[in-house]
Amino acid sequence: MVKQADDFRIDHVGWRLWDAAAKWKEKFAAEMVAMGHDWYAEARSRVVPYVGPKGTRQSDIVARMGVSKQAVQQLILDLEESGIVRREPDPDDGRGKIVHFTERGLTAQRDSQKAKRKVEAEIKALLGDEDFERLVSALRKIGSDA
Amino acid sequence: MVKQADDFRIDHVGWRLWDAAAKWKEKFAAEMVAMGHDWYAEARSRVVPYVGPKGTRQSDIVARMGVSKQAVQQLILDLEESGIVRREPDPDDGRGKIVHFTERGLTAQRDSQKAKRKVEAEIKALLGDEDFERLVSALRKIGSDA
DNA sequence: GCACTATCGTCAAGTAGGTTGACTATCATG
DNA sequence: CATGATAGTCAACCTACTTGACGATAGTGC
Repeated sequence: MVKQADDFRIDHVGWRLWDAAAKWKEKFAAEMVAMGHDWYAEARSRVVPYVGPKGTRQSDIVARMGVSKQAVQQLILDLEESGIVRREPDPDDGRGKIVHFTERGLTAQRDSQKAKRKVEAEIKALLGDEDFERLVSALRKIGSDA
Repeated sequence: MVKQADDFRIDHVGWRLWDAAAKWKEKFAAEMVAMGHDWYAEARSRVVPYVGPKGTRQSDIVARMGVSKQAVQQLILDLEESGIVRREPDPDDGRGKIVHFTERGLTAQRDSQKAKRKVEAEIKALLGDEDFERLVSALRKIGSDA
């Protein structure tokens, strides 16, 4: 038996922020899975936004993602094994490798844009356009860049 | 060389939510560490909000935290080892155990309230009272309960 | 042209924070 | 009072990272 009236001190902005973020992620992953990209529930999907249309150097991905190069490499290797990206030697730097999307990867990437817009639209519908804009602007103020 | 103009598609509500939540957590943990509760940067701190002033049954903590009982137990065991909580057999149920704060735990818990209010105040100052309330209300709508 | 140092990707091992499965002790029910 | 559910525990495993060491290539000062 769990008494609800007990006030468990978890209803503060911090928790609300985290909870809303979790909800977003959950909805987004559900959309992606529904479109057949099961692996979007896993960590390797974190790499996708950092791969540009003309390919991106592995080291640039590392620089942006904010995790160790070894971690990034593991994620990229997983994506490669699943045929989502392929890697080619950098013609301009014998040490470097460039990460490209395969066709499958491009599809996933386009679908992720769709999913993003869909979830965003859901939230906009929930809040109304004005409150949505206010939310984003408040979040911007709280977050890293301006 | 990292070109910034490339649009890496990470500036959407979902990312903003996550980023703001991360910022909150970071500030909060920093406050706690500053007050001498280093372990608040670790996972075991997640248990603290679920321990009531008169002790809470381990199984109730499990029910609320939304992770496996084995995971919860590990966290509680860590807290016990560090002298933050102690466990006693439940007088009403021979199977159960009740988790209580030690003095050290109570101090940490009170300090966590202080830290929470301090970070909240920072955000309020940043946004202004009205926008702060709007933010919380929007987050509530997006999140789990109403 | 050459030593020196930094960077790129890789191999390996370790860690944090979980998971699932199996088991014992106790409780609640018909 | 047999049967099934629940509370806690022990153990093995998994994911998503980390740090350390290393070879190959690149850029730099001299």
